[in-house]
Amino acid sequence: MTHTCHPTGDATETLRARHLRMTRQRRVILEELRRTADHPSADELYSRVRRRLPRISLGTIYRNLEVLTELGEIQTLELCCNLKRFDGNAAAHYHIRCLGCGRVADAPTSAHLDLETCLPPHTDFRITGHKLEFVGLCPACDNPTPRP
Amino acid sequence: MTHTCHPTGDATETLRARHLRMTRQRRVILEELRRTADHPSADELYSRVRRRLPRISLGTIYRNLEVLTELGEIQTLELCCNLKRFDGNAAAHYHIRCLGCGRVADAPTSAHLDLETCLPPHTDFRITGHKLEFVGLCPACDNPTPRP
DNA sequence: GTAATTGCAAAATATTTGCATGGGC
DNA sequence: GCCCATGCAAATATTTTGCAATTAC
Repeated sequence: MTHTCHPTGDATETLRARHLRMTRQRRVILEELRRTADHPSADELYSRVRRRLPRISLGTIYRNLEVLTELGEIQTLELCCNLKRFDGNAAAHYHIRCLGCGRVADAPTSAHLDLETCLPPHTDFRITGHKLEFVGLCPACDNPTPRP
Repeated sequence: MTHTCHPTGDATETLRARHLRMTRQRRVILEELRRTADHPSADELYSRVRRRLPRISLGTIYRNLEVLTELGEIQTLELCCNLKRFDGNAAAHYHIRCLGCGRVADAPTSAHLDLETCLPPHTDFRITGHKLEFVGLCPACDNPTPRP
């Protein structure tokens, strides 16, 4: 799965349709998120955005991440522990988390499986989807360089 | 998958092997967690345990949930949002979360699939496992009773 | 001009930790 | 008696929110 970097202009249209506005803050947040594939937390993104907009507040980061997720421009990863992470690529794909350093990377499969059908669980819920995250070790944590 | 309610005596042996002790607080926490299948949060469990041990502190709840998870007596569910939930059944099985009310239920499958093999993702990580959670609607949220 | 958005600060939520005291073995 | 565990309170971490000022359209 290629990480298609949508220009933020696409988002402008989506926003306009909902009577929302493309502010400078919103544009920079989206640009910084789409520039990287490392799934930053809100605080990490805040640091990066602040290099370009030093007066931006963390509240603005959170508010925009929520709006952009609702609009389907980005996705919010909640499969983890206490810290949400964000992905500038809103297309469905899986992720893998390193047990050593906590890093999150894309782990796309050839197909997004219909697990709720092919792995029918025993439940009285009506199943509408699933969340899947792989766990493992990233190359650096798997082969640590010995300290001299 | 039947929720086998291990007596807490089993845990006592596990604790002893690590030079840890079966305190009254630890026993009640474990009993309350194994008595239910509703995967309470730390705070919900705190409420229940407090009925029997009114002077217990929330810190004790958290410390014991961590110890019991490390010992493999319970499991901590972190696939969700901001709130960890705990399961008195430490055996591998999947869960389902209701999109309406947030309730978490067991959703065991006939087999715990080897997803990391049968759904090989494109990644340079060494995959060791996966976390899978189903999402859907519980019977109550799927067929809401209309208000009079 | 109007309404969405921001910055700031305070609040809310969830969890962890320091430390003197208590209790299991 | 030793040392693990607890209660209490304060600290930490993450996210949300109220509100007056600002800005996109």
